[in-house]
Amino acid sequence: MTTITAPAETGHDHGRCVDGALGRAEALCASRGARLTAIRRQVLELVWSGHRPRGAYAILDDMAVEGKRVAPLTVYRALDFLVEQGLVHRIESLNAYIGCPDPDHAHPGQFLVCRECGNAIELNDARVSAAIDACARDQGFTVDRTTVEVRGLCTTCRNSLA
Amino acid sequence: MTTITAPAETGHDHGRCVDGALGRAEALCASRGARLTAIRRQVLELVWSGHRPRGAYAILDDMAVEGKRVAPLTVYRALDFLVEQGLVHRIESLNAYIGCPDPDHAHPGQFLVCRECGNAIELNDARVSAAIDACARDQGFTVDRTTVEVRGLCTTCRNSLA
DNA sequence: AGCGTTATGTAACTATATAACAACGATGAG
DNA sequence: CTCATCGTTGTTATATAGTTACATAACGCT
Repeated sequence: MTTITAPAETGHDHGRCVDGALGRAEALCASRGARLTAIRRQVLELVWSGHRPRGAYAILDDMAVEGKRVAPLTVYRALDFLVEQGLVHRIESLNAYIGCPDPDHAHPGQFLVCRECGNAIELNDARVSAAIDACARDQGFTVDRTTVEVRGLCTTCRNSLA
Repeated sequence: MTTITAPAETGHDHGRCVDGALGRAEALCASRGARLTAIRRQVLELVWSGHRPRGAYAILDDMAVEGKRVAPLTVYRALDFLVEQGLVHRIESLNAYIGCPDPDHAHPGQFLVCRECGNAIELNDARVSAAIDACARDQGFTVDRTTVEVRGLCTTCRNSLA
């Protein structure tokens, strides 16, 4: 079974989308006793500024624009926290971060990243996970963390290029 | 079906292992009319110095030690060539490169990377590929390239830690 | 208030990767 | 053989990504 969470192509109210993510983050952190401080919240919001992975230094610049000039380390610390809490995923092949639409359930990230528009669709396919786990088991390998990233062309971009 | 290529834990004659890789590279490049120049050959050899992913700058240092001092760009260019020819894979989660034991057949890399010893085992599991392809198809996503990297603990290290 | 823990600030630094342009060198056409 | 061409390498500078070490501040508990 595949669970997909992607930006609806049309009629996507991103303001609502971001608000939802921030709300979920608040609730989650509260329930865990984790502190979603002002900086962490702002970084999370900036990560969610779109559905495309955003680099640490891009976020740094965003913050400067918003009048909050901080050091790289500050952003990295906030990102580390957010990743730890499962609120954002890191896209290894882009050195960038993206908001997780479903932070309540721990899961490995699986992403389709479009080379044209840059949007990343998060998948969560049990077959993929199962196949990877089976391979690891065959090798006697204990899994900490898996990275699945697919680079290519999304439907929208393929159509608009045609 | 899973095809595995890993360093034999015991009795692994690495000299032979590297020679084999270089031989295959020569043959492959010759058959394609691609030029395996001295630099490219040396970089390939250095990538193959072990079965763990090696960073571009580590290779740069290796070359300096061997008396061939070059600029980063030179190494990156050689690596780009080698990746293009399928002779080495890039491990995104480590910003590092590893030799491919089976360059003759195009394939996405799938890796188990041990957090202790750093060794990377290349898998090539059809179920994993199939599951990913199916997901992409479901989304109308055209695949260019897939990255599958599993971080964890290999059998040997788990046993020796026990 | 006092104390330990967690979060943030500051600065310098290391690591990874690319840009722009010049020069070299193998190969093939004339 | 010579020249033109194209791919490869050299050189320098720069962009991007991430970390180390240490100081300070805020919170949360007793």
